[in-house]
Amino acid sequence: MVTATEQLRLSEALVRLAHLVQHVFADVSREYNLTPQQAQLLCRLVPGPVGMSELSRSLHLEKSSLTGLIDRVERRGLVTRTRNDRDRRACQIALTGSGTELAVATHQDVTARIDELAGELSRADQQRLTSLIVGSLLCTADR
Amino acid sequence: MVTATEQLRLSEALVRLAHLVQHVFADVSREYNLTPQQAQLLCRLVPGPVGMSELSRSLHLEKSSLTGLIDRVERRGLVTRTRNDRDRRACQIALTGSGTELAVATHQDVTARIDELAGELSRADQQRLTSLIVGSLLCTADR
DNA sequence: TATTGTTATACTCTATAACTATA
DNA sequence: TATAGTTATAGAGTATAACAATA
Repeated sequence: MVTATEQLRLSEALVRLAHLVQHVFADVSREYNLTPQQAQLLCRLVPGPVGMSELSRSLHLEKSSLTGLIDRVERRGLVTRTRNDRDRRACQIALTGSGTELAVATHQDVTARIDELAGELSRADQQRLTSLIVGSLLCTADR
Repeated sequence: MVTATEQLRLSEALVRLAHLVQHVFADVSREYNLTPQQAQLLCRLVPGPVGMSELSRSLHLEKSSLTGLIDRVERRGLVTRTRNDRDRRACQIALTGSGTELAVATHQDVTARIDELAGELSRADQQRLTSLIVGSLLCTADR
């Protein structure tokens, strides 16, 4: 039982999908005057403050690259650096009020647009798709 | 009938998936001493030569950004610029021999790693996943 | 000594605006 | 005038290597 769509390999489909999502993300970020990297950083901070080392790992960035990224969003008043009292080498990066607003708005817009793209699918298919992705993601995904 | 994985929204799953693919792409590019942008460009050229304007559209880049990108890979001998005889303003960007090698190798490695990630899924589920993605992609995706 | 984060440096990527050459 | 591409400029993103401060 071979369908017409089966001609495209899964990996190929995933790569194209990733590019699509990437562009959505870039477009939305731009509307909020953020670079995609800044938007990604802000979104990562929504659950709560995070240290530089962990941020570096979860964003796949060298510490030195991260320093600059944080500098720029801090300069715009979107995050704060707070020195840790227990370990005075470390610091926590936290969203400010306006940083949180931007992060949430960006996230919602991205989500809305992607949902729109997936709108062609029935509710049942959307659930199936989610399950399949999670099934092949959660085994490896760090975050 | 609600499954455990259903708690994660589809859009959320897609965003995470995109980041995952993005990192695979970045890692592989790096092994070949390419930036992700350069690798993406080379892969786009595999089917055949393309003009600047079309490249600009399909990579979502301003023409001026593309000029620099092409400059750098041309300097490395991976692509050539050929002036078009019919319209002497335009030019075609084509892969050289070594450019083709790199493009194909990168593409294969990326594909292999992603297939590996999806290896948890049964063959049938992989087909289902592919169909679902294509179903929600092809309606909008330009390329 | 090891870890946390920053600084210095050198490229790459990107957009905007102004430009050249051709159509 | 409109289109194809480049140049000039400025800022952002990134990695490597060397460093400072703390553990």
